[in-house]
Amino acid sequence: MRDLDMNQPASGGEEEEEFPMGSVEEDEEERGAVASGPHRPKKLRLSKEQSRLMEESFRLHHTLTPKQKEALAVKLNLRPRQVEVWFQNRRARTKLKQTELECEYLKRCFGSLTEENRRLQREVEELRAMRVAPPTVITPHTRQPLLASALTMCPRCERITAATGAPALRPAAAANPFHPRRPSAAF
DNA sequence: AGGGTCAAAGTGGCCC
DNA sequence: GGGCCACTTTGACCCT
Repeated sequence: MRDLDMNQPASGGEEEEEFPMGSVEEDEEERGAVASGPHRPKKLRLSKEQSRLMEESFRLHHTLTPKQKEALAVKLNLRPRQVEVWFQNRRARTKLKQTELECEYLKRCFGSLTEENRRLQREVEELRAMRVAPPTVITPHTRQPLLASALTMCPRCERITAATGAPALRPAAAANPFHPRRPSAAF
């Protein structure tokens, strides 16, 4: 039933028939029951073969010249207007699909950017926290945390000492065997 | 039966 | 003025 060719143009050969989708007799019978308006013909459905050929043509070119339109209409036994409408709607469907794809892509972009933004915000928070708490060191003598800013270095022996004068830390450079050693208790 | 979906076709505006 | 596009209407069909 679906593939019945109900798309024959009305007899008479005139391009713009008032009821292009069926004979006048059919319209007389069905008009009142189906159509919303008194002069609205039943809507056609292209056959599978017609749709296939239209698609084939659409793959080759998305728009038709008047000659191509005419030729396709003849080939499919449709009116040129129907071919034109089909191509218009087909272009609209293509565009809609493309827009939907772009929409999905942008949604994914938004998602990953939101995630990266969250990650960077966390990083900023961590860096801020590190700056707020001043760096401290544990002195070997008192075993208490001491502000790093309170440390000074002895210009002579290059030992790091607390501002109080007591030696606090030995820098890595102090491990240098060439660094002058304190006289040992044995000497 | 009726609600949803799809596609054919109508309409009006814009552009060349 | 014809062709195209965006938007809308409407009929056919499908599913529950």
